[in-house]
Amino acid sequence: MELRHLRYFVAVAEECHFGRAAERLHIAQPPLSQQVKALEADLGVVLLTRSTRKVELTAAGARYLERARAILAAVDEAGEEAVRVDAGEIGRVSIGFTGSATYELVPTLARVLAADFPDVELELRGEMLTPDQVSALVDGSLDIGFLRPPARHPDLDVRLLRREPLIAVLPEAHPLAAAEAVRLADLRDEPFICYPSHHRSVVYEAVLDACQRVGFRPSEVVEVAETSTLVVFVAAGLGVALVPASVQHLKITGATYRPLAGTTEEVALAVATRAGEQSPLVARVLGRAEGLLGGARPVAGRPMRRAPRR
Amino acid sequence: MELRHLRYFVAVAEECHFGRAAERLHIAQPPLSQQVKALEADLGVVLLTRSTRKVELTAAGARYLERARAILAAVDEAGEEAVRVDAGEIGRVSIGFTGSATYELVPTLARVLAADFPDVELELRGEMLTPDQVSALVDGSLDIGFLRPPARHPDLDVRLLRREPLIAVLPEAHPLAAAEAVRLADLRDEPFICYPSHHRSVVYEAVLDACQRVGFRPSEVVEVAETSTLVVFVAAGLGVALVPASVQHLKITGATYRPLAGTTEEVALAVATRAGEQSPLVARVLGRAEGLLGGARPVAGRPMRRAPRR
DNA sequence: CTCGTTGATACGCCGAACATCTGGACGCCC
DNA sequence: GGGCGTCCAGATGTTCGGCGTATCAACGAG
Repeated sequence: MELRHLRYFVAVAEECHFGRAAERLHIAQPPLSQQVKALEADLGVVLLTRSTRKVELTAAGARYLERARAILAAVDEAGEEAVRVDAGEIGRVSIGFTGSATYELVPTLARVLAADFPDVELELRGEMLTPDQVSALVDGSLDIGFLRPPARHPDLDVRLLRREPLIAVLPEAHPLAAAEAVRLADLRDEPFICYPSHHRSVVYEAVLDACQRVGFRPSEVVEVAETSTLVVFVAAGLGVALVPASVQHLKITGATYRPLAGTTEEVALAVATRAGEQSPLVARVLGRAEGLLGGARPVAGRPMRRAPRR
Repeated sequence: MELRHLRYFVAVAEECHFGRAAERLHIAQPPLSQQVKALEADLGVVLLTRSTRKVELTAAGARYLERARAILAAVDEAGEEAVRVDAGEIGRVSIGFTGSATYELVPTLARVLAADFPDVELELRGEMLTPDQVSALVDGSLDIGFLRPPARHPDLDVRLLRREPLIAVLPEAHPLAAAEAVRLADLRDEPFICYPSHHRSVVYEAVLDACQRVGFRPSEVVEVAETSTLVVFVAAGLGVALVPASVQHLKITGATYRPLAGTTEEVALAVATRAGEQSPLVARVLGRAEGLLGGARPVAGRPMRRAPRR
């Protein structure tokens, strides 16, 4: 059974005439008769009643005609679809976001990408820590990851997007919230809300480094998994926190953001893809995303921060 | 593009290995490589990334794989379906009923056929006069017709199912309804409810014949198109009527049925199909229907009743 | 560095699909 | 009613392409 049999049968069924059908197919009439007969023999069903004067479909032939048409159309469609997938016009892209960038990037990217690539299915996964994104990228469940470097893995390409300073999140009622900026050392005795330490959060490490640099280590520490939860905890007066500056796009009543005076601690935001990623769809989405955030540049051989401890 | 290409591609995609796929397809490896390559060339899309160590699908290939699987499954299904249609297991049968048999036959047949042929779609059309059924049978919009003979047409097979006497329909309050049976002559001066004369109703002709045989012609005649309307009109006291005996299965409050004393006027019920009907589905449905109604016998060359007058 | 594995290429062969020719059946027209 | 045209099916020769065998090139493993 080959598509040729279906094409020939459809032509005969539509013309109800072997001669005209053969002409339409640009073949002679005898082979057409042969192939249709072969099709019937293969199916074990008579599809056409032939007489020298007229050709007409049997009930089974009529049903088979509809199916055959659908199959031939499906073959064409499948080919065209493959071309479109290859051109990056349709498909599916899975994008992960680090927690502290979730609330700034996701809404913006979702809106822009949905507008630019209406036939591309987007899977946006927020609140993913760097190690989770790395393994998801490697195993293919993620195509693009916006993460906090370092993320050095032989199978990944990582490109730096920007650096941003750490800022303080304070309850609005907190005395230090009255000032324009706060000095980190003044937070020495405050309880801290942090990202979970055991998941290798890069921001968690950066916060500890910053504190250590001004000579203290946060005493009471509450760990929360999500950025929104962290800010809500601060708003509830449970403590203070240090977060990347872009988190201030997340406005929660009762919490306020203040720059850190005299502290230069920064965290980076990078975008990672599989090395040798050839998908034109990923390339297009990536190009659009980087356009939004300012040009990205490849991460140099030297890591920007030392690898996480533990 | 042939199904072979799809089959080969699916095998390679599932095995991710040209050698094993070739083995599964019972061909050698080189032609498999050739055909897959030809498929890609035809589509203009690379479906597989090959290296000497591993074969994997591109994004376009993954999508095409799904489509190809669906197409191959559809080809098989279409073949199986054609066999089932040919065997009469699935399909569609259109059955017409003469008005006076509608209310007895339709419920019974619908129940029995639906139970015996669950995958056969039934179109049951009641209240069809003989000429309508004949033309519908000839033009193919009807497959089986339960009609009142005569229905002589070169393209039709007509088989007699049974004969039934005419009986009277009277308003319950009518004086003659008190008797066990009525004499037709006693209805001489009653208004008659009849089937429409201008549509060549066989029952209409039989009623007029019966009246004429006892020496009168109904004076006031109301014509109605449907049997149920006819009985309702009688129940409403608008007149009396003669109908085939099987109509008494239609019970309407206010109307009562009485046999005709001393009158032997009968009408026949026959089943008609296209001559040379080869559909096994029609044959099966017909066999089941005739089994219900007692064996049918072919109508003899001589018509059972003379052709209807104009 | 060598060997084994794997996909791609080269080439000859056989089969299948196709074209030409022919036959037989059915309508149509004169 | 007989001749003629139309149309599908069968027979035969030819050509094209898919397949198998042999071989090569690339990459990994030991």
